[in-house]
Amino acid sequence: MLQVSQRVHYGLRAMTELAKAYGNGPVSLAEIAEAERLPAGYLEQLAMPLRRAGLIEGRRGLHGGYELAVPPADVTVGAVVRALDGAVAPVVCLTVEYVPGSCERDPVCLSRSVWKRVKDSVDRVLDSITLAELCTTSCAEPAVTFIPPEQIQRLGAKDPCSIAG
Amino acid sequence: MLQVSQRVHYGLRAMTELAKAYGNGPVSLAEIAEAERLPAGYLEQLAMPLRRAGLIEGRRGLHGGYELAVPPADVTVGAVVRALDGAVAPVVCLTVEYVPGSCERDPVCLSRSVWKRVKDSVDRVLDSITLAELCTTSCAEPAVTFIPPEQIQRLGAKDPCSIAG
DNA sequence: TTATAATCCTAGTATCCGACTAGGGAAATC
DNA sequence: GATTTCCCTAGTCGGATACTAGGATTATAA
Repeated sequence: MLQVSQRVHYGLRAMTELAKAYGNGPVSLAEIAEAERLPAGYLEQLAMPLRRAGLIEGRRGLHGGYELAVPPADVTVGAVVRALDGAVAPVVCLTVEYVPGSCERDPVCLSRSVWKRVKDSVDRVLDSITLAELCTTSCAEPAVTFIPPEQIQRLGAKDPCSIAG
Repeated sequence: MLQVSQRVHYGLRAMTELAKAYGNGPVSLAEIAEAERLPAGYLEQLAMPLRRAGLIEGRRGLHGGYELAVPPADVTVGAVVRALDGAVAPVVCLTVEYVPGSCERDPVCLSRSVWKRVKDSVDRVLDSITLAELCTTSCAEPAVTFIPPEQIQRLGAKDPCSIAG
């Protein structure tokens, strides 16, 4: 449960690439797509909201591309995911659009506080991590020691880097 | 982002009804559906996994229904949502099925630690809340002071108690 | 000035999944 | 034995997600 969208997953990966390249001039979407094995066309759609949120800047023409609009240390993961998928909101009564009281169950709702606490908890985590931090602490907890090749082969079809099933 | 499924949302609401009625004999799905305004047929599907997880017990026949298998204080929200939608896993490489290293990006993945921290954070919250606690602290933070009727009317079509848009 | 490489923007599509509905047993009560 | 409930399987339908396609715009470079 609580799967993250490909949109956010891809978008964050793309942003880490830009963070790694920060200061070395723009990186093209094609390069990012190649490095992170992302569909280039789809990636293009993710660039737009990120740009409009002021997180990245685009340079057109040859040797153009994207670069972070601010240093990696000033970009939180929370800002990235909010730009792509909006604010964390497990239920609609925790969105900004929600007009308080419009849900008839509001006065007797026992579950709302649960999702509020979940939201606050997630927000705290996401807003406490910057792209700079991600790039330095990179492989603090690698998930693997040794992988039998046949085991890898067996997984074949399904991309293990996609969202959770 | 990070919306909760109707399945979990409905299921938790149903469980709070059972928690409230704990000790007073079984409650029928029809009663729960009525109280929480849930589709009865769908609710039936949620009862199965909850029963198989050992959280509720069913009594057939007239005056039958469901009741909690254990006291509300012993049922965490985490157990409820896991029974319905599985463990919290923002990305597949954080599921139990994932065989470590099967993702080629594993050794260089910068984003994995983010979702790991999110998962841990959410788990901690969900496992720290019991149904008993929900029933007592119920309306600690009501979302409403006064609602103009016309404002309620205007929302009409869309159920504000559903998952986030 | 022409070609090329890149961002920028809109629209369409298609597959999958979530949220149901339908229908029919099996058991318990009255 | 009639009713009420749980129990279980299967099917359906709409909408969203994850793309693809196609083009316009801008900058570089030969």
